[in-house]
Amino acid sequence: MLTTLPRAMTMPIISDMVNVPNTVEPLKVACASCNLRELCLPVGLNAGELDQLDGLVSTRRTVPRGDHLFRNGERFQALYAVRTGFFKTCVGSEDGRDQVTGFQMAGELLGLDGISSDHHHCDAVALEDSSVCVIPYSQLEELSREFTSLQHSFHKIMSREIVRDHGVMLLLGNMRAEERLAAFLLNLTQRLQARGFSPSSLVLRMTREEIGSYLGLKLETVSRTFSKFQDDGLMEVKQRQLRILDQAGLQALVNNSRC
Amino acid sequence: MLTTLPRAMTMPIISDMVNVPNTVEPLKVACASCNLRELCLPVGLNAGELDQLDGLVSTRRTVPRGDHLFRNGERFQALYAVRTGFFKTCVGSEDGRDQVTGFQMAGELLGLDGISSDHHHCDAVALEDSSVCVIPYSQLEELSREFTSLQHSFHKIMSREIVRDHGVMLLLGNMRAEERLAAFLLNLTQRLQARGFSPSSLVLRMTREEIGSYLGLKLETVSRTFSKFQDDGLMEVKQRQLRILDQAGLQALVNNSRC
DNA sequence: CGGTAAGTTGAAAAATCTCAATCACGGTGG
DNA sequence: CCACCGTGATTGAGATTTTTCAACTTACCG
Repeated sequence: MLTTLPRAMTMPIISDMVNVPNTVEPLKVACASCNLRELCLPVGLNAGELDQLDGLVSTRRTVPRGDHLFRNGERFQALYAVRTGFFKTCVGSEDGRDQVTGFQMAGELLGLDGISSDHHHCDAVALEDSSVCVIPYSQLEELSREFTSLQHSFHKIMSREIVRDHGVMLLLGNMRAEERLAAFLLNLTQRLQARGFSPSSLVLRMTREEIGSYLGLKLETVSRTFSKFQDDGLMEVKQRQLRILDQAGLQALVNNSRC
Repeated sequence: MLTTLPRAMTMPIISDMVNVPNTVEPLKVACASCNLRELCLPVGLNAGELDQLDGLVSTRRTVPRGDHLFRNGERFQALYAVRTGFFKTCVGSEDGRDQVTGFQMAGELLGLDGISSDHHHCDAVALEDSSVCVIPYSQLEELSREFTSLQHSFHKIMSREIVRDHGVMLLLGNMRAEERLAAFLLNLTQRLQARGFSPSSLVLRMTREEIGSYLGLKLETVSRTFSKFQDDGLMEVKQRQLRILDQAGLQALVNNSRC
């Protein structure tokens, strides 16, 4: 599995490091030496198995900002592991409704919905210039019949997506605007932190409208809630630049149902 | 895979047949002759493979109404295929929020969320006296390494759950109360119809509160919306007994975003 | 029967959306 | 190099939807 190393991931974690666009030269590496390997598919594989997986994942693809990685209705042939960059996935209904179902960053898998019917059920759009590892699905199935650990980690990844989706349902079904946004921000910073970025300072890759679509809110509500969080001293927002000032305060918002 | 044949499923489809509780004697049959086999795990398996699967799924379990099939936090060891009856699954957050994430009927699989961490991430509760086939997960993994078709149909089922969840997100994020309830009813009747029940007449197995939890609405809103649908001539409701009078009208509600 | 859980309905409150005006910023072309 | 343009973001005010609280009815179960 080829990948680049975002500069930040080769550096020690420093407190105010920000997820600025990656400017280093892309550097090809195999799954075995990929810095994302603890986040991506090959969790728990031994050296020999990793080698085999490398053979499988031999192509990569770059996706410029704004381009589709795949579209709803297209034939499903491969999964994609994000190497660098940032994606959104969204489903639409016949009548033009549109719902962002997730945001994916380095090490996360795209395309699992396509397995169900050999066709993709959502659009995947790059929110910044991105690159992905292409994982041909039929070969992945084949290989996962040989290696128990690969089979197991693939199943876990699918199951984890289901668990994640249930969490989003809880958010959409039970939480009010402030709680949704707080939960969203905490989730985002946690995932960035797991990738070596600052837990407090980040650049949003998506618009207010996309955040709103994900959270079931209108963009104005998202904007207003950001402003309120700022007034309350929970964070600083300036356009897409964001700094968390009181993580515990956000967490408290999420936890306290309605008291 | 042992199963019973609900009386309704052995009868021709008649227009006003209702999903009344099953009162026939349970009758043990194997996956190979299970009436649910087109809905359940063994889709696309040949005779020999079905025999093997039968060996794997040798135990069943009955779950009285109100009892848990499994609980959030319990160790995950098996998947469950609903043979007869009706379940809900729900996730809860630390602070006592509760969200129904799905309703499962005959032929549908429960427990996929448990694979991610070897522990269940939701509660599964029987909404009527039910019975399930127990599918030990480790044995399923083993067998699906041997049979491509089993592996494939298992992956499809997981993927289908992801697609379903994304549909619920669309519903929760984009639709208003009437649209949500209409979409819910159409989904329910469609699934019942696929099982040989009437598409127009049904008995709700869940309370207004459970419907509301699933749809992100309060029980009063569900009740009011039912009443409105009745006033509009779309359906007749009397407690849990429900008759669809204008399926196209419900469909139109779902389709017309906001015009 | 009687008690309890579930369901219905009304009226007021709250949250969110809609519409509209304005502001900020990045990129482009004169 | 700077003015201009367009997209995205902010903010306000009023409209709408949904929730909340409360009273009351109905059905079910022992």
